[in-house]
Amino acid sequence: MAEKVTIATVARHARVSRQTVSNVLNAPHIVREETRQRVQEAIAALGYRASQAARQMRTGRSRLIAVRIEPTRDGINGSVLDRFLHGLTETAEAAGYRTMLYTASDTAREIAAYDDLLSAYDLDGFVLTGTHHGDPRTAWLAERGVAFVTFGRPWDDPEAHPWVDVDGAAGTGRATGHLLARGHRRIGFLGWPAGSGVGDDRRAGWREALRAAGIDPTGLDRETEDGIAEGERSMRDLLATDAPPTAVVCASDSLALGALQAVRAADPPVAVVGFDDTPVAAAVGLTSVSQPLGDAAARCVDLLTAVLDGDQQTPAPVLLQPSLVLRHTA
Amino acid sequence: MAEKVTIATVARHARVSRQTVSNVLNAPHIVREETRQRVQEAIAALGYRASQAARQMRTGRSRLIAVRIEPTRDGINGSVLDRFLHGLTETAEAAGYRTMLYTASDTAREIAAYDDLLSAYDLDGFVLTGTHHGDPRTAWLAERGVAFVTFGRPWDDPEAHPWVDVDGAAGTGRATGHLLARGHRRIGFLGWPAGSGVGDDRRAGWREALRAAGIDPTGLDRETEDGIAEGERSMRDLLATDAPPTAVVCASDSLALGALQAVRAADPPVAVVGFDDTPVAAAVGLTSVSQPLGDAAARCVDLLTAVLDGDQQTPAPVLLQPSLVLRHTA
DNA sequence: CTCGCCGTCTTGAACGATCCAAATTGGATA
DNA sequence: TATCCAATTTGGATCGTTCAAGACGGCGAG
Repeated sequence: MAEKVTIATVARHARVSRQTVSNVLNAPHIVREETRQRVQEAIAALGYRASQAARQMRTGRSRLIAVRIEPTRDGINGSVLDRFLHGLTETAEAAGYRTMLYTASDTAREIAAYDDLLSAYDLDGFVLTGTHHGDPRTAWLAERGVAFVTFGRPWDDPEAHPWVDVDGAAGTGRATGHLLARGHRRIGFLGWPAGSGVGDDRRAGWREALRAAGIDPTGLDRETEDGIAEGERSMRDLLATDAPPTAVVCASDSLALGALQAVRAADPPVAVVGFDDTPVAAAVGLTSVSQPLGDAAARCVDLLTAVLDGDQQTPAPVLLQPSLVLRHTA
Repeated sequence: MAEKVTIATVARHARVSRQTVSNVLNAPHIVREETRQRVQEAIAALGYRASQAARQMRTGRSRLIAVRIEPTRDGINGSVLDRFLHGLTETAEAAGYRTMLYTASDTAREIAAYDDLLSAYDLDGFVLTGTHHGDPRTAWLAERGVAFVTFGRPWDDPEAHPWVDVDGAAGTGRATGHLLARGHRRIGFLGWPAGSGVGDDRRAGWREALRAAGIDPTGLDRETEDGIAEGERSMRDLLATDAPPTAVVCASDSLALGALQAVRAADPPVAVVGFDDTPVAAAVGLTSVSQPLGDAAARCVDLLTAVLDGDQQTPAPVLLQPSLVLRHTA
């Protein structure tokens, strides 16, 4: 077992003081080039690595960011978080930060988790996913001056804090545009009940695209909770109207999957487009709107590190564009 | 902004020494009940939380465990890791540990990551997933006396280190048994090329179940890489033989999905069973072998904390039983 | 020539917890 | 009352790093 190598070991080996070694690591420009090299060689030779615990105790910073891992609800959207997490971890590592996970079954517990993580582990920042109207979490964090970024817009005040989001309206708009280009006129929409920022945004994209094409969207959409069974039911409902749609855009792949069940035997076939490009969509050949999750995660880290590494003003938010992945359902 | 509350603040408030506060937290039995309560009240009143950094510096332990987050390969198996991670984080929190993520694109980099995590963050332990024959990672960790558990058996020496696994052979055996009970006799198997512990295990379960029923499995299985297209190809190959199977068990949901494509129009229908019970399986109604991932994660944490909290001898490995989730493909 | 300044490097103290050895307490015993 | 022992409690040292302040030599300006 090798002896533990500390900054003092390196200092002795390079015949300088502890502080000089510290400076080489944290403020290289104030050290003479020759000395710097000597110290660097000693570091490499001894395989020295700064103890985060000691550094953290002195500076109060941990180089740790936290992100919540949610229980996968219906399972289909699980892989979204998965890809996001991977991107986040990878980009954070490149920026010298590590990623810590936590769970929380409701908002109150989540805030308690913040408190614990901050006071026990001195976390530097948080990445929140899935914000909603009047989210108490962002208020709590902002009040205490904790650095954080949300993946998802603050639906109340776009200037409230740094955020990264994917332009859902553009996504459904693009999907609708694609269907229009294929000659569809009566294009339906299956979405969630009004009130969720994300859901309203996606619905708006579809509505505006239809309006722009001179089509009245009235009566062509349905509101329902997320889920395959719910999607199927709403789609049947839509098909039973006087002027049933010949194509439908959905707010999620779950709904789209349900819609697919409902139109299975339809002739001529009804086109279906989902949202999120989950593995399920890929497996069943469902055309879907794909979010650039890797990019989104990377931008989250960028914003967070910008705040942490001293930028005073909150960095500009980032709105990414989704793309339409064409498969054989539309 | 509230003042930082340290162990000294609590000590002053409860009119005891710092060490007594420390004892209340770490060795309550040596403190008089009355004193203990007074200190506990002070802790609660002040909202004190021990600084992990300071504790870690003194004790060398961080109460942190690390797990690798993999890039989701074909996407379908992504959610497996997802559910596992959630269970891991939740159980670890209950045991007073936090979970840290890291990425690594190959084994050499992964070992470099261990080195970094250990020397910079003083990680207490690792959870490895997906072990294979002659895995250099376990050797590296064992050599340095680092605590770790694998989710997946050590295929070379079952006593090498603590592990948790799901009995894949029992899973495919159960699936085969179910098909036999439904009257199928020629039951095929789609699996991966020989050499992977997991794959060989799953194939063996099917083979033994057939043998036990007095059926010769020869010629009824195929070896292929994982993937939907690969599954479809292998299934067509199997159907083109003199005595095509009337049912097939697959080593993964990806292969099963491919098989489903291949037998779509078959009459009488060919039964298909997948493995892993992924969201895709649920979505398309594929009968599949389900792994108790939450349990597995919890047991991983149990074993790891047992090692960390002083148990000298390596705790007994855990082999969990999968279950068959019946849907309409079998 | 002296002063002050700059660039470079060094020394002592501090972060907040635990370990260790020593001191105090209270009660039982001589 | 003095003594001893066990149960509690205490104070100082320590982990490895960075901060703050100071030391040193050389150089240009006054």
